[in-house]
Amino acid sequence: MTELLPRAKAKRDQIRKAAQQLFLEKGFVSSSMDAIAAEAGVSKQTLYSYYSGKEDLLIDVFRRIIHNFSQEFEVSNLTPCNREELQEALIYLAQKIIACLMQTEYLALVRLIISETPKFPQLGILFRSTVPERIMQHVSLLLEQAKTQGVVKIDKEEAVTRMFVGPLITYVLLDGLFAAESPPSRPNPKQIEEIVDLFMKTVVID
Amino acid sequence: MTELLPRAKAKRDQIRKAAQQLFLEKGFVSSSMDAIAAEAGVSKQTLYSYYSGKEDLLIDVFRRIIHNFSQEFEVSNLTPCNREELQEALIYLAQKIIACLMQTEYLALVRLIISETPKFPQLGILFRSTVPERIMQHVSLLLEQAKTQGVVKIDKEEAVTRMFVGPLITYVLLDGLFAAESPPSRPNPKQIEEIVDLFMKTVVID
DNA sequence: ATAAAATCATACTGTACGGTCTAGTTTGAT
DNA sequence: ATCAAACTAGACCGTACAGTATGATTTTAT
Repeated sequence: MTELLPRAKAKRDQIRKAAQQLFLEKGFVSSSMDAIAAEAGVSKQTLYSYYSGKEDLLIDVFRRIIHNFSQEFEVSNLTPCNREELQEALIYLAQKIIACLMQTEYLALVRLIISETPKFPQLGILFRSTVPERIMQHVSLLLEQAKTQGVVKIDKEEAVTRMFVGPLITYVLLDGLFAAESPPSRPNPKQIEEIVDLFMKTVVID
Repeated sequence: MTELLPRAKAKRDQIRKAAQQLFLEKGFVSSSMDAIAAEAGVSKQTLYSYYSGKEDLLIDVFRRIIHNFSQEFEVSNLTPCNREELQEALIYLAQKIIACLMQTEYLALVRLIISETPKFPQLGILFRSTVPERIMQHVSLLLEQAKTQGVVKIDKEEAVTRMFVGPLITYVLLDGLFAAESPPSRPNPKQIEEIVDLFMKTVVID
């Protein structure tokens, strides 16, 4: 039994991995338990010995993805001391956000959440409290640092954050979620820089 | 046969209406043709005499909704002559966008599109080319008018439009699509004004 | 009135799925 | 070697669904 847990965990991983692939590729409803078991190279019986049912599997797949994302998007703590440094940091951050959110896999995840949230509200809640929250924190932190350095002046913290993230999200929504191309067409660096340039005007002391 | 077409059209409407309600309420996959027929108060046979199948029905439902939206969101052609008038117009427009996009019915539609676009790309294409396009046009037009009046200065038309729409979209995404509450929590007027205030900075000649 | 078209109610077919069950096989600790 | 736990393959059950078929009933045009 000492060897049991690790092995069991490996099988569980194997199953979750297969489920994740199918869920993201074909959606929740259109992924059958048979297909998941086959993809995992595991019998259906085993599948059901690790998971009580399809929803259970969905939640677990989900938690893991979120968890991975959180690690991937770790907080970088830099303090811009002037206008140029802030702009540079913002461009970097904007590119990182786009690069992350415009991944095919990530878009599939968002599709899954949006379509299943009415049925499983916990999905949306869990997601919101991690990914967008984390991104917002990033932006807020950076701006906070700039503020204490006297680089910018900020009244309405929340609105300002939305002014930064929002325009970027338009790309995710229009080119990522409302289009079927895979990979999606991504904004080029110039477009991102334009957004940042405009954003700077909302925030910089003149 | 002179009477036939109108009556037929009425039945078709009746069916489409029922399908629309169910699709938006329960999603495409989870709405059965039996349920649609029942909801329409029509036999299944009749349903299939008007529509060749479920997908056909989806496309038609969809076209109609888009069409209605286009009419609902007709273009208003006003020309702001100074800063205050522009701000006022922008606030009005922002509120209109939020009020429209945050309708429960509209959110359900967007959910449907996002989840079915990988399977039916035409949905996303049709939607993109109407609703977001229309909204963008609205914004662009208003800014264009302000520009010719010398109220604002605009270099990067597209980016500026995204700066206006993007922040508003964050509410739609976070509170509308990632949450299950119905109706969704909507931004209050003050929040919208803050966005517009910030936006004005990106665009106004100082 | 009557015939043709439209509609209805309902049964049916074939398929797919979630989940359970059975029976045989492998694995690993002792 | 042995025994229990873990696993496999696949049959099986009940349900649900898209779509078809049938035969009776209503509507409409003439």
